[in-house]
Amino acid sequence: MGLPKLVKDRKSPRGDAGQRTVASDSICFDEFERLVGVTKRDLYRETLAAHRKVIRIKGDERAIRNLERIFDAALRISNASGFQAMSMRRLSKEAGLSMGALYAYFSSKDELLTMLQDQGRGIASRILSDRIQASADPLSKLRTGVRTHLYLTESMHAWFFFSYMEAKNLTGPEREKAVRSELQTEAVFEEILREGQEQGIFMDKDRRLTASVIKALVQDWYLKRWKYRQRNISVDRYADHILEMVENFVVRQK
Amino acid sequence: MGLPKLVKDRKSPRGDAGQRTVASDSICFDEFERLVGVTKRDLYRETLAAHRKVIRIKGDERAIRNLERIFDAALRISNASGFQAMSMRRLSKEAGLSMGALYAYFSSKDELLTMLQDQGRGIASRILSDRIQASADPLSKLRTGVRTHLYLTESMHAWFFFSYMEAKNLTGPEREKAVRSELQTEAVFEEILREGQEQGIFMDKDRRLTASVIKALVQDWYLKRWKYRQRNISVDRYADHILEMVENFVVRQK
DNA sequence: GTCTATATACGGATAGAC
DNA sequence: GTCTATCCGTATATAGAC
Repeated sequence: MGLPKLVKDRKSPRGDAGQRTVASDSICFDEFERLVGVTKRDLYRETLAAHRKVIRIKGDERAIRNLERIFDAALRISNASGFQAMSMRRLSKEAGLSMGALYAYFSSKDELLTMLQDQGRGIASRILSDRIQASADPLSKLRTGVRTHLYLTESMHAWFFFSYMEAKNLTGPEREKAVRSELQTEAVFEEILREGQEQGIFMDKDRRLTASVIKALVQDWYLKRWKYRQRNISVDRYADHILEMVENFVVRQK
Repeated sequence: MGLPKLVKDRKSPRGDAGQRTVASDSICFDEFERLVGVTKRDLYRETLAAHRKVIRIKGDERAIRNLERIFDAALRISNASGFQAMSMRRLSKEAGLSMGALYAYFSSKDELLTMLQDQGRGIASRILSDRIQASADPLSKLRTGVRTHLYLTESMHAWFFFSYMEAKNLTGPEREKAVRSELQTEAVFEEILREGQEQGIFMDKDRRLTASVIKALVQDWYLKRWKYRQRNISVDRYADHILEMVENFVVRQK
């Protein structure tokens, strides 16, 4: 779609940052950010493109700037006290636009919810798939998959948190999209495990259940971010820890 | 506290139910339910006792019966679409009481939230601690801890789900209580790991991080219950799977 | 104790001036 | 394009009958 290529270059030589014990074939978060660069502007540009017809603003620049204000404020308020509890008055205040101006960017609070939900999905799953496919063997796919997912949630934390917490309040097609997205990410890990088992590199554990568990571990990172931050656990440290655990469990020992 | 002793008897001989690979020293869910029997009535009786002064109902029996209706309906509606989105009108309808009658059991919607939040905490942490302390060595404490937590979330699923999802919308002392409770459960697992390391049974992994990860795995069971149910994964199967993974990671091999 | 009816406020959304 | 002022529905909470 009309998005600048986000995954610019797929390999970096990397001299390891130090105490890493596992998965030394993978990049660390700093490199990820430099390389992939999921910028807000890219996100908002894509959102604008997707909803061009309902947004009654002519110039792209102004539209993107205001979308950024609106969405940032909406995610901030919602993540602190729930989307339902967020009043449009407060949103208008914190976004720095009047009520009337707000409604030039969506036609109802419900549509705003849809826009927020849709926002990150495409970009996140695209980056994940791209980076996994760029890896050669199942083990490095596993490592890249876990790390990339963690790094994505770090770059787009507010969106992932919102997306998770508000999912259960969705109805109809929006709910289905959310469920499908959840299952699809899981399927990505399941497929990696299948490949590994086929090649005899991984042990014959229940693939689907193992994939669910991997997803749970990855999700905990953004669900309990306050806790990990308080304890000064970096995303790389967390990645190392859960990868060690997962590899212990699935990789066949020589 | 004024609650009938819930953990009646700590041991059952048990002849294993079959394909269990790990943790065969622990009871299964059916036995747990029979043994521990966290009944709704116990829960509501305790809630009533804790809020006796604000509840303007004389007889205990009637009060408990109505509390049960109210709370069941409140959890059902909230877990489907959020506490904030639940109107008192709808609650009154689904609980089978009029608006006026509802307000005899609490003085505001906010107080209802507090009551719901408080409800399960005491009972859950008490059962968890009791059963862990009844185990002898660190390994069986670990197994019992994980299983008991999973079984508790199975018996009181609606409450655990509600408690998790609405926690972020709390403010002031209620929020603090929720955070403390989360950290306290984690500390229980951390302590088990410490004991195990001290005795040389467990490996020297980061205890706190490992405890966090164990908690994440346990929580996923009730957060994604729809998914596991759809796939016919029983709580015992899930318990076996994550215990195998955790033990692989922490138990020192002979 | 429980009901129906209602007071009062706040929510989302829009009209019309600039 | 953005603002202010306002419409109107629905929310919480309570008063008063039975």
